[in-house]
Amino acid sequence: MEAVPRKTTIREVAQAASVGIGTISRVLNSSSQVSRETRARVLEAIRRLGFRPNAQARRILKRRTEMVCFLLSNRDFLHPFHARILQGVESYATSLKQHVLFAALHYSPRTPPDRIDLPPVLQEHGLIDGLILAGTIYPNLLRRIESIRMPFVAFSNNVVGMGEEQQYDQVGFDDFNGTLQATRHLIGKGHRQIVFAGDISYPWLHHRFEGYRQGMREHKLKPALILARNAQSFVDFGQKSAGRILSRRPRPTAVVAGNDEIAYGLWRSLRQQAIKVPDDISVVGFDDREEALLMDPQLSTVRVHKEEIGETCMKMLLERLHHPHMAFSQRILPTEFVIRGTVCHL
Amino acid sequence: MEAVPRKTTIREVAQAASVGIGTISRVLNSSSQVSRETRARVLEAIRRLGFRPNAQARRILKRRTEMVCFLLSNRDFLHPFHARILQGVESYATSLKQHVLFAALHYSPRTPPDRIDLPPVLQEHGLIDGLILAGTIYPNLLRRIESIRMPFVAFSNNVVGMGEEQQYDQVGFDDFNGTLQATRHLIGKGHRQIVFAGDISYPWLHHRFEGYRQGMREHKLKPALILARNAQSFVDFGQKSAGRILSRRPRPTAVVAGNDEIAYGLWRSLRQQAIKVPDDISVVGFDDREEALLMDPQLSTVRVHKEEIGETCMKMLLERLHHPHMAFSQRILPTEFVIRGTVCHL
DNA sequence: ATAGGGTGTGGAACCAGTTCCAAGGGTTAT
DNA sequence: ATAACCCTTGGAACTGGTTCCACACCCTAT
Repeated sequence: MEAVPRKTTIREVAQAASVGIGTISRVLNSSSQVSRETRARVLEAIRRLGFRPNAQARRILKRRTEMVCFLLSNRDFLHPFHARILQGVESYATSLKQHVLFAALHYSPRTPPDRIDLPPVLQEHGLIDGLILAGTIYPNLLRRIESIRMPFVAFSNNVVGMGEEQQYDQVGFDDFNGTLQATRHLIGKGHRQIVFAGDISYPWLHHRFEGYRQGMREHKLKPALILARNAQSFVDFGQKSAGRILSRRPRPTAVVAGNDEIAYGLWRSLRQQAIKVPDDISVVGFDDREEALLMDPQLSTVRVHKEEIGETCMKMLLERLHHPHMAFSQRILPTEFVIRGTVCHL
Repeated sequence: MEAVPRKTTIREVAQAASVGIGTISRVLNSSSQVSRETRARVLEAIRRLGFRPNAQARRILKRRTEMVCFLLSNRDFLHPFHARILQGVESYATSLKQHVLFAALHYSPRTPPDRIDLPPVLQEHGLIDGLILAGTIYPNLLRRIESIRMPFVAFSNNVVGMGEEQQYDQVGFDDFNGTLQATRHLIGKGHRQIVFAGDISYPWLHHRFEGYRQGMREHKLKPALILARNAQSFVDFGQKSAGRILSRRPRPTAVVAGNDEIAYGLWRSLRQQAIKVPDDISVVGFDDREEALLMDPQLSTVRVHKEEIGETCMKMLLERLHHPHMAFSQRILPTEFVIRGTVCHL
């Protein structure tokens, strides 16, 4: 590997501006103890020499890298949902001159914590200050991160199997109230036979199911859960659940889908059977993903503010870095029901 | 901000193992000049003290950060297409113990190069070794990056207005041959009245149009370009182009859409008018995005290997870093026509 | 005239690694 | 016995910033 040409250093700048190296440092860090004329002379020298300070050297002393890692776990690819969380992290981070490293990790929930093979960023120290965990998070990963004492914030909706003890910082959105609102909306439109379609072995779908149950209970309606066997994907789940929904008696007039992909699959399958949405049956989704707008009519669904989740994660991580001994906190961001075209008035 | 606890240093390890600091460094870098017993004693001390070397300190001397930046320009959000390129970059980078920083940038093509406000990563030096440019790339951005002498590789399909001089490294995929293959496929299935739908003011759509033209020319068929006015998005463009396609005489039997979103909009609009795809009219797309699989029947389209683009960008950037004076290179990755359900045999 | 205070500045020491040279010790060749 | 050589090893010097202490200088108060 060829040598990288040496760059200008503060010593050279100091010489060029006829000042000491300390003064250069003071100008760079805009600590005010520099006279106007000296500052001007230094800035001129910096400009003339094209000097850009070396970030590495500063960090040794500061013991801060101003860099955080966005770690995406167990996702085959960077779904739009997580991509937008990442963008939220990035834009907020950039506004505070923090940098965001992107890394992916694949691990099994059954691997013992100390045998999880972390990405290289987490193996050295002094590379990042903290971590934002996204993707599916199992307890063994949390244990592992704790063992290397890396401060972190978890996107909590995809945390699996952690019980109720919350010994870490987390940011999530409100699954429960999302479907609760959606269910209330359907009831308000006169629907009574409302079913929920989704695989509630996923904790987040379970929370959504609970919101739906609560909505039904409020009006003394009987909740019903529709499952599909051997679904290959959420879209497939939606398609496969169509038959089960249509064969129920009395026939449901509305479906609360566990997410937009299920709603999409359901919609497609209904359309093939010449059942009209919303005239014959109403459908609502959850997440407000791209699919919601691609449907025809567009899907009424629960909006999740993905960028805001990212921003909040970053904000909370920075607080943690500034106050390592602060109590752990948990933030649940509100969700919002978006009325589009897939719900009819009975 | 509270102080970060001091970590173990090589000097402490050296003391614990009763050797000199040089020896610790030699063990860490597995340069062979260390006797077996000494190495064992050092490794034992490292383990006992839980020593992890500080990445920052090493980098000052090595003048390499083993970090690259993926810079996404002028995108409102991280589309699945670019998200997958990023994943390709990340997975290849990780396998070589390189790190990937994610940053976004919004700029106008009319801003003078020296007034483009680069993200913080590019303002300091010693933070990253090189850059991968994705998103829409205008000449002023390229000039700006060149001016700070940061080695870079550009994802070339979205480069706008650069003429033919290629004074930088680039990786792209083959727009021209993609539609050429798609067009040949349609002709092979007996289609003769084939139109192209897309806004060719985008350079990449123009290249696709040229591929279509070439395919038509090979069989002495007359090409036709369908445009739509005031389209809000590609999907909208597809929807609006449906009317213009159907009103042509003789009526086209097949449409080459500039991308999958246009194909999706077109499909949706045709369906609303009870025109069947592919029975009444065949449609092919380009990109093989998620939408292609959400259509019914699934869209025949041109597949682009997005992860491979990312991997190739990373590979090329590393070559550039190892050989700064190497001639610039340009790689065009092949595309591949995927047969699904939207083309019928005439 | 002298003491006291604040401001501005220079530069040694420092951070946590790497590099390189000198030197110790053992082995083999003359 | 001496020279020549190789293998290990220690540690000073170095990288490029930040920090902090000492000190010069000016202004005001006694």
